[in-house]
Amino acid sequence: MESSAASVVTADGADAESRKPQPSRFKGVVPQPNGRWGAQIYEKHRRVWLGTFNLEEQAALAYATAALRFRGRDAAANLRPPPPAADEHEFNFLNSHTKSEIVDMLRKHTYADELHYSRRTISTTDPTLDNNSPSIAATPAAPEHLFEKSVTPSDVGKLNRLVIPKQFAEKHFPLQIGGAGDAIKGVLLSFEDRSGKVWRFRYSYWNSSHSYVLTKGWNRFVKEKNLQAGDTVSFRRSGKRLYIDWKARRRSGPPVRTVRLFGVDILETAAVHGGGCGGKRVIGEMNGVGFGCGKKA
DNA sequence: ATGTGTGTTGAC
DNA sequence: TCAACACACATG
Repeated sequence: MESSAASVVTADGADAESRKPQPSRFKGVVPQPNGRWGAQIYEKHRRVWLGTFNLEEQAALAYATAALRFRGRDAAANLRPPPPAADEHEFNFLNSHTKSEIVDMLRKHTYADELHYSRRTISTTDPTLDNNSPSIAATPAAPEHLFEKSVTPSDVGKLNRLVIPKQFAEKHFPLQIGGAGDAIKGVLLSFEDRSGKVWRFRYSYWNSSHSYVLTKGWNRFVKEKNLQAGDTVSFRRSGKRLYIDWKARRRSGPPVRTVRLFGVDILETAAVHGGGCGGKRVIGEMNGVGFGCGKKA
């Protein structure tokens, strides 16, 4: 359907993959050659790259979040259109992390999840590391809950990995860091599921993305349980035994979460049913727990 | 092969 | 401080 003579007759830029990027109406948002959107913020004459995003609004939200952390509440509130109001907890969350960490989350699209988890973890005195419970060793009784995660599209997608939020990874699944800092050897973790089946996952740290991940073996779990985005996986421990469980998201009824970016509602999960796990493209994914621990200056 | 995000420049 | 533009370099 190309116009015969005139090249691109986009009166309003209706073509999605036009070679010619259109400037964004959002501050800090720059078009990418492939039709996606980048976000960037400046600090001390230096550009800080905030990542690339499918949707312009996502990039805008990333910038707004960064602005909140870098420049404070007022600066962020003065954006047009005004970004979704951040509550007290979010301010807390932002200020309890370094700029670098926030940028890491934004670039990896994990900010929303990290914030989400932090809400559930408010001053939760985790008993796992507390005291030396003498009875555990001899009492296989009830495994204690470690943490759970609502899996993201990426977690059940082709990447074949589950990102473990940093706070949980470091608290419950400590890894040995290579002496040089580069070589971090992964470990093999075994988990028992509801039916008694044992699953072995390779657990390691991805330096490139600053993420703790379950890799090898994870995709088999996803397939067997037919895990879909929005479903929940939970981890328990009893002594040295590890357990994994999962729970499907409610099929009917309200979605797990609707992320509203400015005027745009974005569903975090695609309603895929029928056993297919091949989601094509998930729009607006502000998910993907992960977390960066890249704390630099 | 594709896409990221850095280098760079010139406006505001 | 900011974004437009080009493309070196990651990434798969």
